[in-house]
Amino acid sequence: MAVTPTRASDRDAGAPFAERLDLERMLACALEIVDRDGVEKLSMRRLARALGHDPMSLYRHAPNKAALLDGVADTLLRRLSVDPGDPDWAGQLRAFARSYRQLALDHPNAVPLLVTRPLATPLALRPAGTLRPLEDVLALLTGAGFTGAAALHAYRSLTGLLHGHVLNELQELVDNPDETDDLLRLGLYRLPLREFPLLRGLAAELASYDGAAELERGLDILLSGLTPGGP
Amino acid sequence: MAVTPTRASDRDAGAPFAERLDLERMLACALEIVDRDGVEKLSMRRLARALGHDPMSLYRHAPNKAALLDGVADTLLRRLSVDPGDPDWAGQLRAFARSYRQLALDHPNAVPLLVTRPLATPLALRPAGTLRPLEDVLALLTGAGFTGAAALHAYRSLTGLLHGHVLNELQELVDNPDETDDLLRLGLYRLPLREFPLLRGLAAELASYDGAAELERGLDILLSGLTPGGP
DNA sequence: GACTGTAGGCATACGACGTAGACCCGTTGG
DNA sequence: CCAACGGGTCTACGTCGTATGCCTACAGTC
Repeated sequence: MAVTPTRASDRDAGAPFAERLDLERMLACALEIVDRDGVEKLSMRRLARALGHDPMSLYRHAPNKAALLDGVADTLLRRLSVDPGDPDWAGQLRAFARSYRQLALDHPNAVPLLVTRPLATPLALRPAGTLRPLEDVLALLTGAGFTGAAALHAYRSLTGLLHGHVLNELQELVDNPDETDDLLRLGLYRLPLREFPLLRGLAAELASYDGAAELERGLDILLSGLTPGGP
Repeated sequence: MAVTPTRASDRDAGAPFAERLDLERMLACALEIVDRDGVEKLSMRRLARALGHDPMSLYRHAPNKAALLDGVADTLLRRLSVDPGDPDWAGQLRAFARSYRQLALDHPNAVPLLVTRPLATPLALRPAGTLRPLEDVLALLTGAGFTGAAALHAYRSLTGLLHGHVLNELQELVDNPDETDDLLRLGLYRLPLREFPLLRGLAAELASYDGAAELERGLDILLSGLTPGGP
């Protein structure tokens, strides 16, 4: 009886076994790494190790690391959905916004990708999932009587609000949640009292930030200001 | 006659001569690199080379690369000024916002630092220049009768608006400004027409984005909604 | 069956990276 | 004169992204 190696059984017993590789599994695993350790800890080599493969294998499925980062952002954004047929366009936008916020809270380490990848990748080269919400919102709003320009303006206003809000809210996430005293928990005692008297006095307000309510207020203002006619 | 090397004359003639090193010069040079080649091209080694020094010299003035990145963001933000004594608080905030936008336009490659470093560095550990505008805005608004909480809320709303706006506007910066046809210039022809019909049809609107006007509109809405009493 | 193309995986290698540790020198204060 | 010290440098380690090239297993054709 000869050897006839049964694929992926004897090879590399140490690694968490290496099934067939595909982009989807790569991105899912990459997202796990980002969630656990942050974007800067995601490397091609670590990802390959986590998948039980050789680093170079990854390049059969993604052209380079930048594409991988775009892909991770894409896997998150494609989870957002908009129903372009709903006549309650404001309700759809509101639901979209809430989902986006929740996504950011569930994957705070991935937020830098969500907000900065678009700066690195021109619109037309972004992965399809990233563009889907845009197209769907355009369909939703033009269907509700918005002109194209007004719909685009509304989308931009919405993403602006969302990016701004999420960046705000994630800064409030506290380094040391065990500490009960706000001043200590935020490390504010390090600030020179002479230079930052007001800031130090606002420890309580800094600590009690209601992100959900804040977003709703922003949405109230934004949505009431949007009209089918345009800006 | 012996050697008695005159410091920084014979050493390493290739490098652009190495004066005494200090944090300020380091940060200025780092910002140049970022402006020219982008954040990801800024490395300790390149920075040292540009300054005509050994890479390890940098560590005498900054504890690590993260601090350097914070420092670069800091050199930008400390250029913003707010006059806490001005009774026209809305005017001050408006001017602050315009300066921030201009800063972003002048240093687009540094914008990822401006928006994401705060996520990596807890508030109290940020460089002093970064906190200065916050303290000054608090002074401005409490001086105008705002409660502390209302002033903080206003500041957060403002930075949210600014971050969101700047991220929006910088995405519009076009890859190939030579191309006259909007569809070509934005690369939109790559998009599958079947999946993104609306998006492709909005090339003209995508290309003609007036960032300054957009920001002013946002400010009009925000500032008219702010009241000394709070949210 | 044999032949050929191709897709996916792996080994090796190169140059760049961040930074720890040790050494070295010039200045300063006792 | 000596000790301490601030600042510059050298060497070295482990990690990174990825170019190149080979090897194997399967798909399709005859």
